[in-house]
Amino acid sequence: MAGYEPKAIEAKWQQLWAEEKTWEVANPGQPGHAAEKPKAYVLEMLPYPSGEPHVGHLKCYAVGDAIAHFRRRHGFEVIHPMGYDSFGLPAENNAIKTGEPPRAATERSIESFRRQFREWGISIDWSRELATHTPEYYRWTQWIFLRLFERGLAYRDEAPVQWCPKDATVLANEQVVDGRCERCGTQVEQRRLEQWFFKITDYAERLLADFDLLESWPEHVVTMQRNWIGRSEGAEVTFRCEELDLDFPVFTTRPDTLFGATFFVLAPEHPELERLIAGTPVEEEVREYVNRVARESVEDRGDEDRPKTGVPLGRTVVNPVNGEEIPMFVADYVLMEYGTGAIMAVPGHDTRDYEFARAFGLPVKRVIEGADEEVAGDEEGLPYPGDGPMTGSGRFDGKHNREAYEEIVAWLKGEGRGESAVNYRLRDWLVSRQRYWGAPIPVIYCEQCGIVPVPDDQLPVELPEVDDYAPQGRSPLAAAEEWVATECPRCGAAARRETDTMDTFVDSSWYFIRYLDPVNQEAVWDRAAADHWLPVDQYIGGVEHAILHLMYARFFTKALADLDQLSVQEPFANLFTQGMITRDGAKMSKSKGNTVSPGEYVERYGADTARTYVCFMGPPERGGDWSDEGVEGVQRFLSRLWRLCEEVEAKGDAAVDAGAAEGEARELLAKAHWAIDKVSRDFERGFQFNTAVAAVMELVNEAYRVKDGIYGDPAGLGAVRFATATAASLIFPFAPHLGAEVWERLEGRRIWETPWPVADPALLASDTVTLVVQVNGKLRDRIEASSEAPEAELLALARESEKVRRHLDGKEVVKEIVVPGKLVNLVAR
RNA sequence: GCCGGAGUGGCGGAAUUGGCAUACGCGAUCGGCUCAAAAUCGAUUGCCCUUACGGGCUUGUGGGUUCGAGUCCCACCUCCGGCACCA
Repeated sequence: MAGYEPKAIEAKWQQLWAEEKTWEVANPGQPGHAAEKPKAYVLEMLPYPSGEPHVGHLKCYAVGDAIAHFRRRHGFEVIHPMGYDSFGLPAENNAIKTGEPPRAATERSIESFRRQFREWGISIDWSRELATHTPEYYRWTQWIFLRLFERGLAYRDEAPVQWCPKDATVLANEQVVDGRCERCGTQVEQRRLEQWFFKITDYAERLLADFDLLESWPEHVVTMQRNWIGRSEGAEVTFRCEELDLDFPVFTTRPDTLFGATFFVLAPEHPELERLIAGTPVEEEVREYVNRVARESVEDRGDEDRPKTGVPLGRTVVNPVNGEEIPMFVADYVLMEYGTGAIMAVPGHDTRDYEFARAFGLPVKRVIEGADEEVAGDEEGLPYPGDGPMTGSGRFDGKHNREAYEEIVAWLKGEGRGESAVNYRLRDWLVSRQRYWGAPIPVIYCEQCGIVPVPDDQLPVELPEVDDYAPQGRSPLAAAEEWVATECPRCGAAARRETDTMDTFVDSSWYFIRYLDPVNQEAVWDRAAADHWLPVDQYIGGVEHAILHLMYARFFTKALADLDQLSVQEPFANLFTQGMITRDGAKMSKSKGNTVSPGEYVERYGADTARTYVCFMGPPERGGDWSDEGVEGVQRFLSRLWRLCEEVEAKGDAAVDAGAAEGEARELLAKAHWAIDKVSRDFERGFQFNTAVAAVMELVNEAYRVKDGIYGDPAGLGAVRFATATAASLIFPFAPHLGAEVWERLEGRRIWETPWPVADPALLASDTVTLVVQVNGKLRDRIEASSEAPEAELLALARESEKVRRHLDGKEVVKEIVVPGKLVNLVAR
């Protein structure tokens, strides 16, 4: 008998699936569309094609493919597409280092991914394949940009960016390591430059509210997004600088502490700062301070443990609740990006304001009674961030601060000095990159007309070829002079193209919709196709995308729905995040040399083994440690199933006859039905694939245990045959080639066209149960009992047990607990 | 600091509603087959005491609820992830 040869089996089925285009599905209205079936959109995050696939990819697509197969066999028309997130920095950095154009390296990598996906046997609808770096795709990325621009959701504004003075270039955040340029090690500066933004902050409220529309997302992902959006309720209160006739609004979550404000602080970037200091004695000192802050790295400035610094401005503002004049300061602990860039400082009830007050010898005033042991900085128990009755707050004294809160806001509103307000931590999405390998931003700058969008019929704005990819303080595209020079679409005058490209997160914010109509030349997608397939029923990917990618895609979906291009508000109804695979407990990285190449393992053990192993090594949502011995264990299991199939096949045909099966034959049938039930429930209960695979292993083990004793009996052979075919059917989502092969040999049919099995309740139930007998909660005996036995009979059985008697000797049973079908507990004294 | 998640054999991990702790796999030990090895088949394998029969202990730590706790409650410790001067 030939042994298990995965290579031959896998090649056979991969060829058949490719030739028959088995996994392709048609849109409504197209030939071959299965209108009678419910749809299921199963999607894994598209890979970024850089080099070869790694084990993280293998795990993601193995998990997603298992789900796709499971749904297909439950009668769903499953759309399961694949593509490549093929713009991005690594390809460009590689180009700078080696001179190889990004396109060449990217396309070579795509070829490698495509080949390996086929070798892994992933059930992909290849007719829908796309890559975001192709003009056919980014034409529509640009089209969406223009629609957002028309709506005011894409805008240009000045923003601080990371600037390397030596390389004279803007750096992406991830290129700044410990405040220094990744390439030359120079200290990075902040500069203000004109940048493109998407107005995601307009959607902050909906991005929060619509978590309710999701079916099933991991709780921690929702929490992470909630924190990222960072909604705070409070009030905007206006403080007035009488000398200069200037109003300074501040945002505060604690209007109840207004009476405790003893000073006032502006961010160093505050636009009114210049007016406040012009011609005053502190002018020089403040400028120096502001410049010093501007040179600081973001990390340093964000460090909470650093001593507070700042400069007094020699000006005052009036506290609207009590008319007190309080001094103004500039300090870097106040951020321009949040709220209004100015704060009222309440050192008695805020730790940061307290630290500043101590450093500058400013008064600390208590306005709420109470003490916080944890943070108390002085003998009076201040600063105190908690709640309590108010004091030193005029007519609000004695009132609980939470009650006074609304009253104070209402009073301010009446005075025209404030109102309730909501603030978000979320900032607008900065999408422009001074980089080559991305989708060009489709706008033109005209002296006369200003910013002019490229007309739709001139899309795509194709990426020009350049020789030098290294940024020189501007986008590498700026060097393509012939490309940059164009004419204004509005007035025809000479004009220049935008040379920035888009963040690659823009490309990946809508790819899942383009899959639904990937070759459409006339429109971004056919509305009927999008309406049919969306939302994605099951999205699978790494938890590292919990915030950015998933939130950007949610934002795009909402914006596109507002543009009347979509009918859904949320793109991904169910989300599954897989955990990271480690090696020897450490994150895999090329520099550590501990990477696992899936290609090697597929070559050595076969795709079925590699796929089943990543599903078996632990709960898929958690991480797991790769072990070569573990891979071999799975290989052994699949070989055992294979040899069982060959043995059974050689013994000839025999029908399953549950009625005729007795003894071990019946037990084996029961085990098979138990496995069907177990695997089905593991799928439904959140993809617990490790225990699902374990259940199939148990079934195969049981078949090995009993087979030689029951082959002689036709019903026995039938039972072994059924167990083997069932094991193949259940392992198919994880090991599709072996599953298909064994099923074909035993059943003569295609497993993926065979409905998922259903466990027979009659075989799940057993006539007898093992009764656990405890004395005082401790296990003393196990007794076989009829599963229908009444409580009294179970009790009698328990008391008869010799082992139980020994422990009851000389004691009185004061309580008897019976859980029918499970256990008896005798409480003795 | 804030918000999540997790602590179970030598290792990865299992335990559905509060009811047999350690399924399944790895590793290890022993045995069958073999001249031998590999492959394979089978047995044993939480810890401690005991020749044995048997007994005791055990799910990060300490307490609690309960006939009964890995599971529920309280306090604490450790590790991992996210956010972090966000007013």
